[in-house]
Amino acid sequence: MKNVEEVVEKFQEQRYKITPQRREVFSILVNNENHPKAEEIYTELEARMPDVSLATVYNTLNILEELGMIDAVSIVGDDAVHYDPNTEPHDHLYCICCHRIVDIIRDRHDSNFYEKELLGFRIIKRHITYYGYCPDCQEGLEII
Amino acid sequence: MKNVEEVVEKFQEQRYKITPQRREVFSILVNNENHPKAEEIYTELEARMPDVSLATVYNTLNILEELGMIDAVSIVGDDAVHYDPNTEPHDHLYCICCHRIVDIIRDRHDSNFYEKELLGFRIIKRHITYYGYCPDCQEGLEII
DNA sequence: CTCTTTGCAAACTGTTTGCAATGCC
DNA sequence: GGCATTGCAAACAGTTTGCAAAGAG
Repeated sequence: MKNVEEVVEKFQEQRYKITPQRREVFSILVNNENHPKAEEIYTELEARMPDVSLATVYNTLNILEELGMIDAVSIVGDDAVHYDPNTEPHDHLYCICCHRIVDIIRDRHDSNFYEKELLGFRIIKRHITYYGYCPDCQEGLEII
Repeated sequence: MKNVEEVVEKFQEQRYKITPQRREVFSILVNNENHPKAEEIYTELEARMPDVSLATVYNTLNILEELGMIDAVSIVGDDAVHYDPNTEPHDHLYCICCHRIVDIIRDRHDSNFYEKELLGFRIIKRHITYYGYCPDCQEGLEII
């Protein structure tokens, strides 16, 4: 998701209508590196459009995912789905302490290429998540 | 989790009591390669002990996870937590179609070793999941 | 005999659904 | 104007919690 207009076009191609609510969700996601959950997107959206509903956020996210404009990210120990508007192959660092998710782009060999067949499975995509402590949270731990 | 007695000892070390319910959950998990969810463990348990409660399953799983005897596994598109009694480093193959999770042990270089520091994060563990179609489900797709 | 654990039901969180009213195209 | 989309509330799935009764050590 590079810019709002790109997403608008993709929606129109598929005969999905462009509402002010949807356009605003697009603009919250474009260039967003925070891997927000639906609830967080809703909070930001509500500040701009007081009467929106959380269901509209879910509806929009589900279409975006179906169209391949965002990726869903699952984290062990966090039951909400996080959304990533960067659909280029890359990995994630997750801080067990402050729960932030950070993108990490490894060299081409690691991130872009992986076996397309393993144990007879035909592989479509790969998710790599590293669990640990981010720099800020390590400082807090150093006291120990 | 190699055998029930090993788990019993670990529980006793930590002053957790051994109940018939817990012992039965242990035996369901030992050598289980199906990555079951709580609900699935409950179903199997119920067949052996008709009056158990799902809450007891969750209680036991949470202690097992805290003691490091099982790992939790999260899958995009599946909201339930799956449990893996194999805590040796390994990766997972997930079938988008039939939802089965299969262990895959890569060579030592891939599975056991990874950077312990990335972008300033201190890394504790790594999860790799490959999403795709298992051999059985590919057969069904071949018609297309 | 004490204190943990159990079963049950209710609470809770994240997400989906049903539906009348609204509003894109 | 027709049909998708909205907001709201209720429904749903997975998990946790509160509590009286049961039971392990």
